[in-house]
Amino acid sequence: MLTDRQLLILQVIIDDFIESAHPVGSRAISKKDEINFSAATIRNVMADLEEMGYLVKTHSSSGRVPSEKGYRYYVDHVIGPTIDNRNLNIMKDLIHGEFIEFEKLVQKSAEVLSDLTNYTSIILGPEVFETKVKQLQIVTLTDHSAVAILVTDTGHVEHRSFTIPAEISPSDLEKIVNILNERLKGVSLARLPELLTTEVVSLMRKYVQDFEKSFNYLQSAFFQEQPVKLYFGGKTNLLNQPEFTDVNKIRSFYQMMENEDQVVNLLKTSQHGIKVTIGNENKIEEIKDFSLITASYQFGSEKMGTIALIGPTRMEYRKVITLLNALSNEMTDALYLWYKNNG
Amino acid sequence: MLTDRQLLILQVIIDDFIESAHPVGSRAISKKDEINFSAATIRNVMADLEEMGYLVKTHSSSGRVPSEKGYRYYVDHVIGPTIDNRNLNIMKDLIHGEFIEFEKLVQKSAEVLSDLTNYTSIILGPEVFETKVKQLQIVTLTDHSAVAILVTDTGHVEHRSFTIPAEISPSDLEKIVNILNERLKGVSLARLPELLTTEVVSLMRKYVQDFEKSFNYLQSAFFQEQPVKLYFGGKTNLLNQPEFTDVNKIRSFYQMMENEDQVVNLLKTSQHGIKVTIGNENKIEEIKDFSLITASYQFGSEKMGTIALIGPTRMEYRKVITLLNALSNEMTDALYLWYKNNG
DNA sequence: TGTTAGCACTCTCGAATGTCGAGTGCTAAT
DNA sequence: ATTAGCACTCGACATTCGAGAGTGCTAACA
Repeated sequence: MLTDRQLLILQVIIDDFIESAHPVGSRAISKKDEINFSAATIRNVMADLEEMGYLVKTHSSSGRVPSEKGYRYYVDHVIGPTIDNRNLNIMKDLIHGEFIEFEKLVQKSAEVLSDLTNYTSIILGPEVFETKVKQLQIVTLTDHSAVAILVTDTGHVEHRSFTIPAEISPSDLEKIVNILNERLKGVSLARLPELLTTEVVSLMRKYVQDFEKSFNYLQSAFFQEQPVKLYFGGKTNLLNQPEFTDVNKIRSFYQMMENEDQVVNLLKTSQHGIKVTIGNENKIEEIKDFSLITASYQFGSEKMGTIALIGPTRMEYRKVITLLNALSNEMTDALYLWYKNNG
Repeated sequence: MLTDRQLLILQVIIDDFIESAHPVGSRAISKKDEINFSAATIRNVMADLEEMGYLVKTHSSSGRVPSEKGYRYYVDHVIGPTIDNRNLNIMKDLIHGEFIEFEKLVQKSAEVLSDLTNYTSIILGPEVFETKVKQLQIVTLTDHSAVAILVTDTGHVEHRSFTIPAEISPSDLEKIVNILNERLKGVSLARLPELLTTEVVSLMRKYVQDFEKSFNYLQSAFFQEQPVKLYFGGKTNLLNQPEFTDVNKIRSFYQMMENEDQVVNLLKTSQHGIKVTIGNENKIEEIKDFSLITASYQFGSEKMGTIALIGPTRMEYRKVITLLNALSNEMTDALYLWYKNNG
């Protein structure tokens, strides 16, 4: 456990380093308003903090830099709720603006978030488990090709084109669509695969010739797992950070970000609430120098998606956490309102 | 005009520099198989070429590097059609594979192109002037919101959601859609706006109450100009190029690339056939160190879109031009076949 | 006993200097 | 016209050096 003084000095050092990105020396600390000890005293404390692992030196006679353990302690124990009204208002205005498609809102949120922080924002989702099928349709393009369109009650449109196997006749296809529409309208997407294999199958068996093939085909063409959508903001922001000088580091980072599956995985594991992952706490090699802050937004108790910010370990945790917290609440609210008005 | 020998040496220097990225010295040149002069002779020729502006020195006693004028001469006069069968076959296989949506093919092409070249590929379009309306539909979500869906005969699906103004009743909306569907089915997208304002307007005036508002609204919501789509491949490839070391340069380049409008403009101006833009010939400040090669693909005589590669001025022009030429032909062919089979 | 001033020491950073090698231009010989 | 030879130039790289920032330790102090 840290003494009050140790805590104070740790905090001041981290705050200073977050702002300046330069190692912090005892003299600079002693000059701060909130500090009333001499540089020598501070040196003693710093030596203690270093021994405990909260600070490190870049070389034997340099100032101190926070270690990952230091950041962790800072995030867990030092940060109180800080409210930055100006930024929060920007976000509220954004969310309460007119929107019909949730996706537009999400994209905009990602941009605002990255603009406000100068880091890179990633938003995952919303996952559409709770959204319901509004309409299902198959438009035939030619004798052997067609496009299936699924509209949800959130205004989301999924489409997939496929070739029609020779075994399926146009009239069969029409029947299939009719059946699907009748039985699936209003069903939540989460229950789709289940319903498809139970109720619908039996119905189709009754009316559609050669049904097995049709069914298998349709299922694979249209109801295979939907890719979750990713929205980015400020992809180039990190290039402004002073720690981002090595081209190899830049390359490995951006190559990682290009791999959407990997990014989705990174965000998907996040639990409810805010989660801070600092440096080596990240499992992915390429971002072991970065910190990742994630927050989820929900509908009811159902997790809908994840908002995340990625930046250097020297991150403005206080600001970022406040902002992410607020945005996740706003999005949760917006989602609730949306359903209330439209559902 | 250059003598044969000058031409030969210019070519060898450029080829060497393209491969090595290092200034080329007279000694190195003299050792090449195709060169039978001594280093001293070559030095004289190099001095001539420099005087004429085709080569520059990086400092007073360095080897020579091609100038932009040098590259220009190389591209205009030196490059003959070179055929790299292996790469061309990869592309043919790609194009002749099964595809229904043209967009999937385009995305895949972009990826293959960047993989084969190690530069960044950008594909614009296809612009959908010639594609025809297959079906038009409006799905109402709630009393005051709906989503309009347009399916083209190419399997492309456009959708846009909008709020329904209070003045328009659900039955009116339905009538509108019926009319639109009846009159617009099979119409090419290029003629859409025109038809909308002539034929359809009069029909709608007849059947739909309060039609003016409906019409204006619908037009603005759905038929406003569609953004042209961009496909990228190998966005991080350029980070592997040795000239890409300065973080500022990297940043300004990627920021430029994030601005889709700008990129679209860059590619849109391109005429038919292959066009090479070297360094300062580019109008956009951020890519004055790069070369851009564009090629268009067509349907009939109608230009459909643009394929482009962007890389350092030290680019493998020969390979790139061959590849781009081939891909644009393949895409043009594919497009033709597509319409023949489906149209 | 906790705090502080003082001081010797350490290490980085940038400027200055020296050396090496690649490459050139010029001249004279072929 | 071509080439060998040679003096010269310049960048790349290593080395040295001093300044400055910062530390740890010790002894004096409240």
